[in-house]
Amino acid sequence: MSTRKITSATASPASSARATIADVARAAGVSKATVSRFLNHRDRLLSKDIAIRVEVAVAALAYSPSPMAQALKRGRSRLIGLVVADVTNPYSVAVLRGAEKACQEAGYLLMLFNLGNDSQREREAIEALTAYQVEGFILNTLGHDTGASANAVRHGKPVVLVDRRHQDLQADFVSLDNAGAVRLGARHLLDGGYRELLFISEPIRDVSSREERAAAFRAFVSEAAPGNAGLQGTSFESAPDDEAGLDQALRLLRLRAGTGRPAVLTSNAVVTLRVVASLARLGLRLGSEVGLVGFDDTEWAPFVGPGLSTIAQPTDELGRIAALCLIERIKGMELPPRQILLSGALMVRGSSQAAPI
Amino acid sequence: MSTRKITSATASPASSARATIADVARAAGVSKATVSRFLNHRDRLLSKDIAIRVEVAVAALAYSPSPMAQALKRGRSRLIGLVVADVTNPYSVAVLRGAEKACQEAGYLLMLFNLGNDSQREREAIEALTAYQVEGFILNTLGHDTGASANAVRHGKPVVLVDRRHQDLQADFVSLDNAGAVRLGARHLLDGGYRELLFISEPIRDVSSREERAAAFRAFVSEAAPGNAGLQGTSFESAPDDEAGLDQALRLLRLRAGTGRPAVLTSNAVVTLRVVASLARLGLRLGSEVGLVGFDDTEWAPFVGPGLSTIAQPTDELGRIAALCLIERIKGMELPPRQILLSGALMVRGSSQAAPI
DNA sequence: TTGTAAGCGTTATCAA
DNA sequence: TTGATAACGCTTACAA
Repeated sequence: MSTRKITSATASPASSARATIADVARAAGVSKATVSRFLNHRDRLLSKDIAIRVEVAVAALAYSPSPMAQALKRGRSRLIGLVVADVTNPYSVAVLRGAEKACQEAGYLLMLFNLGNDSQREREAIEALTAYQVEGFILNTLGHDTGASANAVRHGKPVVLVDRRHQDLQADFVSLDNAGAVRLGARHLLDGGYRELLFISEPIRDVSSREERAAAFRAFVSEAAPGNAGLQGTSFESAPDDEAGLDQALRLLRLRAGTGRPAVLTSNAVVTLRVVASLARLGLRLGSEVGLVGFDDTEWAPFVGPGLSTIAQPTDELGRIAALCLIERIKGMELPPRQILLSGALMVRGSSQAAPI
Repeated sequence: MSTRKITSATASPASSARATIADVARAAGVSKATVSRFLNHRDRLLSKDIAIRVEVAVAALAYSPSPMAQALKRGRSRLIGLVVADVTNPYSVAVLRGAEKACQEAGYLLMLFNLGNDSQREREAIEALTAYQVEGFILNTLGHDTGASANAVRHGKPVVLVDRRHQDLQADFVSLDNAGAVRLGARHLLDGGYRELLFISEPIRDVSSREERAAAFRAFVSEAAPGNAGLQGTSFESAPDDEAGLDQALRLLRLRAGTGRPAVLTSNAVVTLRVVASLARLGLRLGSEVGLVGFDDTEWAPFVGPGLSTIAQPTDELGRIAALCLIERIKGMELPPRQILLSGALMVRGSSQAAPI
């Protein structure tokens, strides 16, 4: 182990290029074809002694085949393309993490393309990635750029959608069971004595997960209303920087509740944080005065205010399953598109504990 | 625009393979070489009319060259390898985001490899990535796997280190100015009247950024002590799950402070959160009873307790610069290894406001 | 200015 | 069982 520092800036003088299959063939005194056979069919087709000669040559030269060349020849690259609407989103990262792990374990590498919330670039992303011969896509995007993902499919590449469906594209879909999760949260608030419920999400537009959550909330309220006197439910879409509007919505909520208890159900961590801030501005205390349950169980949830009650998504598992689904498709499995919905888990903390009346 | 749903599961019947350079050549009635010249030297070497013929053929077939084939031939892949110790770490993700953007703008794609905090796999990561002919590396890793990155360098691939230096490897290094940042935070606490200071970090081992922060803290205290009566500074390394130890350290801090004011400087967001939890357990109030300034300005910092004072890192810029540095090296720039240190910014919030004495 | 042909590192087809 | 040889899609001498 040398103690001298190795310098990255100084280009090393062409020391060691990677060994190629030709080098191995030469070293073993066989043809390239034989080496290739050894690598791909191991012992199947080779005589014992030749196999051994190749084996030692491979070891001696620390040879490993070039995936690039393999990709060129076979058309398969062991690459998977992951397109994310926004890497800043903790949800996306959590999923990414699970997916990346599963891919690695299956011998695939991930090529990452972040849209930076610019949905126009989806097509660009998919094209760049197909150019690199990725064998399939994991998409956590809007699908706004109509036909971008459809193109991938047309190229014959399998696609798995995560969290967000694309219109006009039926592909495998992996996501939280949004309806169930909403019921979980809303039911919990109801049981806690909160009667005036407000669902707050970012602008729904065509984001399928937001649509589903909003719809599930409406459904829950209309189903539960008959048996629960005074139960009221409202929805509010809050634009990312419209804090005034948010304040106003919460103020109205407090008013409507009268002597009853108001509570908020937020559709993701970003909104949750904004609601917390707004309540602070309005001087409304979490839990005792206004209940709160939010989607996404972040590492900071326990420490905000009296602790934030949340609906935890199994993000790691979502990513893992998305990757596994995709790899199955890549391996040729033919089945109608699947929907895999995982359940959320309710994490109860102070923000949904009303003071006893 | 068809309204029929496109199905991913059903393999499309070999509709359209990507056009190759041969297709274009045939369509334009020229040789492959001519097409290649058109693409790489545009008009330089081509007669007007042939150039046009090629141009329309390229457009008609929507041809774009295969990066894989180019990589094989040229040895350059337009790929950059990004190895991260832990994608779960918000800091890493923030940097990743900046880097990815810069790479995309420069026409590079990112191949991601996450170590999942298993530093043994660094070699594996670098080898997998070199196999794909990545042109260089951005490393946010421990460098524990001695020689893994050195190998990359030996392969002649440029390397940029982010946040963490590797021993025995002198490469471009992009990071926060840790010393300056620590001074910023500690000075702020001092000015706020806090006298008994405790620096808390995760186990330092060989993580260079942690070492630097701890050293800077010690230096600050010994420099400032003479002019500031009663100033005391201590350091504590807290193992990730040793909450009892952390509680004890904070209890002692409170004791040592006596009638004076104790404060904590935490070395990253994870520790910050654990300290917040511990203080809550001990019934010590943030700001008024115990001051707190933490590294990393997260989106939740304003909403924990009275608001958390933090030292914000310019993560986006760090990632961007790392990528740009690397790309310069890839393009052949020869210079001794550079260090680029960016300044942190202090975000003052409630956790560092003592009640007036 | 253009075309021919070799080669990048593989795998697959054919003979031997 | 093994070895030539021709692809895969591209670039680049070298010829013309």
